[in-house]
Amino acid sequence: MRYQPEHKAEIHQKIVKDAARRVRSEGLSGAAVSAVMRDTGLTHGGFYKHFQNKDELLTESLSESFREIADRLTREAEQAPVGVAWKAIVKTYLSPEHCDHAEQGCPVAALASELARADQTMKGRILEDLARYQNRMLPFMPGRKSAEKQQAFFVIFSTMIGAITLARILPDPGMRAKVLDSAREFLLASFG
Amino acid sequence: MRYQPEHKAEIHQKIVKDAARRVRSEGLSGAAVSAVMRDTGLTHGGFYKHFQNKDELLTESLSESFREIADRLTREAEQAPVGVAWKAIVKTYLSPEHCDHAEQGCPVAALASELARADQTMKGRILEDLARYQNRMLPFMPGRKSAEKQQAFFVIFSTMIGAITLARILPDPGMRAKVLDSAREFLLASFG
DNA sequence: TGTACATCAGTGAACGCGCGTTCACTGATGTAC
DNA sequence: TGTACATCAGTGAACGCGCGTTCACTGATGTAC
Repeated sequence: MRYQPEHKAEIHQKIVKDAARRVRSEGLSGAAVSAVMRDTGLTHGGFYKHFQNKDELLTESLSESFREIADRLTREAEQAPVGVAWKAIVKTYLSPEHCDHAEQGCPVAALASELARADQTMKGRILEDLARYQNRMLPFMPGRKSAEKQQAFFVIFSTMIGAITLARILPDPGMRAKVLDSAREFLLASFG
Repeated sequence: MRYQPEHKAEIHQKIVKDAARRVRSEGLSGAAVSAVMRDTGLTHGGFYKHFQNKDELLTESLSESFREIADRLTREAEQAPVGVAWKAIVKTYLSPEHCDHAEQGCPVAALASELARADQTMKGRILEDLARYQNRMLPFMPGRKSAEKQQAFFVIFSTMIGAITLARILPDPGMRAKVLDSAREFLLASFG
């Protein structure tokens, strides 16, 4: 079968998006090539027409994940009144929806420990993505000087990442909510 | 070779401790049975004289990890003046030493995302360990009523876990220190 | 316009590798007589 | 006291399985003539 000229790029993008979901829900080593290709509706053999190897898929799907969460948080921040944009980010990040859907959420929270263990090459790509993520969030952070915003970014994201991580370990929705609520109230009350 | 009566229990404990280190540094699925046995100075075949299967080793080594970090934090807290014990916990947890040595540190920070994905049986054991960890930390938390202490525990540990997680992704020691310092200063300044 | 050939995304069997697990065996020491 | 046997932690070859990767093949469509 011959395909439209855009076809290959579209399928490539679909594989990346499917992988981005699966990687966040099952981990860097939990998402098998054959499973991702099945998600896309293809067989595993075709994979190598789109990627050199699995690492290439992983780096692309991580970039996609970072882009998705940054887009979502940016959208919420831009809809909020100026000056309290960071509060919209905190509310979105610490929402039960984000907690319950790791596969659509922030890759740092979803993959935390595995990102730290990635090999040097992948680590390099991850750091670029992380820097881009940070740069998109910084303008919304509380604080006057850029050093203040930077510090606020570290504190706010540390707390949010840890809270989501901790909440996701807990199976009881009540306890989950307690962790998320505690972190949210604390952050919103600080930086006042 | 015939061994002393205590021998088996001692070796069992040594395997668990070696596994606890390796699991924290390489992940739940990164720590191979043969590698752990090599750490202990044995070959992989003997493993099943000590454990039913790998899951049993994982749950035991997670318990060991939780115990180790709780012991360390408790020791620091008890040496601190009454009322500011929680500050000693924060300083210890957010120290460069803890950040740089995941293999000796808190398993929640080291394994975060993987713990959330553990299967039901293991999850049950993890939750027991986590509850025990929490109960040992609660007396040191700031706050008068127990609900306040509970909330402080969630906030403080969320922030600490997230900060260590984020810092461990960053390869540059300067950036690492910035994340840890920001989180430490923020926590110490709050709950004043 | 019709025919032969080229293209290339996708298929599915096959391979090697690492890992968890099994199992027949080892050999030092304790026990029975 | 000496001999035959039992015990059992530890050994290392072997097995099955899942996974990443390879490769000969397919077949629909475009192109050359």
